[in-house]
Amino acid sequence: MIKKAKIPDATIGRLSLYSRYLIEAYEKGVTTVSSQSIADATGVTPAQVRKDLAYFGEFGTRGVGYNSKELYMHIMKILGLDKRWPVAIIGAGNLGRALSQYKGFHERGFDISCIFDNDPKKIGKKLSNINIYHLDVLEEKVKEFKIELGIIAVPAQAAQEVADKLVKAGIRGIMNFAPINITVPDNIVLRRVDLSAQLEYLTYYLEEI
Amino acid sequence: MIKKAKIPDATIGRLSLYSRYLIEAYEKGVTTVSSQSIADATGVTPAQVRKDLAYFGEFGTRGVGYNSKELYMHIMKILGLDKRWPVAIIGAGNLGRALSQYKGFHERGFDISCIFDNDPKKIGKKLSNINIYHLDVLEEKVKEFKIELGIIAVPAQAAQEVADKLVKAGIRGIMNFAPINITVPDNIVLRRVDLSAQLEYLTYYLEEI
DNA sequence: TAGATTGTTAATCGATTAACAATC
DNA sequence: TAGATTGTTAATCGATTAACAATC
Repeated sequence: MIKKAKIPDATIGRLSLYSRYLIEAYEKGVTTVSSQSIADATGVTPAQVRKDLAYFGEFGTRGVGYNSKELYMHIMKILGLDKRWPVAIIGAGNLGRALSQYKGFHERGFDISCIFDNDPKKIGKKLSNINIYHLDVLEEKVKEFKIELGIIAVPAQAAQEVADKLVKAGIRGIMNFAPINITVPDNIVLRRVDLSAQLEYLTYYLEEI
Repeated sequence: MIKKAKIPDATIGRLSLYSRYLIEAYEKGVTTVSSQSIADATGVTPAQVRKDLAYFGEFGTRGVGYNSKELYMHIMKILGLDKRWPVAIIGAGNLGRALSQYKGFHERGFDISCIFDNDPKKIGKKLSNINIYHLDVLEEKVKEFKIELGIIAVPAQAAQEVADKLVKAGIRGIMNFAPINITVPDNIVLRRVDLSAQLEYLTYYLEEI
């Protein structure tokens, strides 16, 4: 996987969190925020906030704080969210359909351009204006819609094959929801999201209390 | 949040991963596995595998390896997955509906017992045999179904209120899909899953390459 | 026994936090 | 100026990895 040097993975996740607080603060009319207020809102330490930001530049004014709108814009730029991203979802099952309609993606700059499946019954149908295509036309549609991101929402046994096809079609980033480890070339960015594993953190901590 | 001493959070996530490989290996007839083979299958180092397991006991035989079935059972016990867990989903929107039908939960021991919403149009309906109830009867149903886990799939602005209700109803663990930090008492286990943030890791790494 | 692999210790690496000079 | 808050360094903390004795 491609990695920018020395910046902890967790920092990226926190930047995302900070940005959500910042836009909320700005919309409420709060123009200046401090590392302390960001920390309070997001559940981290003020030192952590300043350290996270320091990886990318100097965005504040000593003695004053940060301009909420400006810092928001800086973070969005850092996260690559200063543009919109067309996204393909592979798998028109329950999960794929839900993700295609999840508003949270759209709000942050992601547009689900199309959904792919290999079930003839589903091909040609639409999900809230998003077309479902056969996997055979993946490469063609990826080019047509300039898609760089793919979401794998197929069963585990099909995930690696789908990943290979995404890579072949020219996709650069993959979010994998299938409960299996897939492998991709070094120049492809991969992220696995295991919904059940998230619940398993809860059950782990709930046992033996 | 409740934490067992000294065990890294990441270890729990990896145990979940190991267990998936182990059951697959067992079902293929592979009775003995090594830390090396587990590592290869899950993308970690063999030392990491052994260290993760060592937090909980001695499960292998020196010179031989681990019995796949036995180690699987041990890990499932550690994760609290040696029993089934009734789960409530709050929010019958796109995400809530998809999660309620997501097979990955059922496979790992989670049963979605009921869905809650406050939209009168949705109350009384069913989603693949799961009833949708009004939030007003949350406490009653939590007791009836012995529910200990709740999944919040409502918009951000409603999330804290829903969390408070879940706690009041006696729920012990919460998975929050709303893009906001909610607060809960110390004895409640909370996990936030931000789907958009996962995509934002991809866009971060894809920028500036 | 020789070869293999675990369980564990010590070394290394990396992330977080505390502290404070810089400066508004 | 006095008070506040950043940006950054050094100290601390915690997780991962390497190495190896134990032992099958």
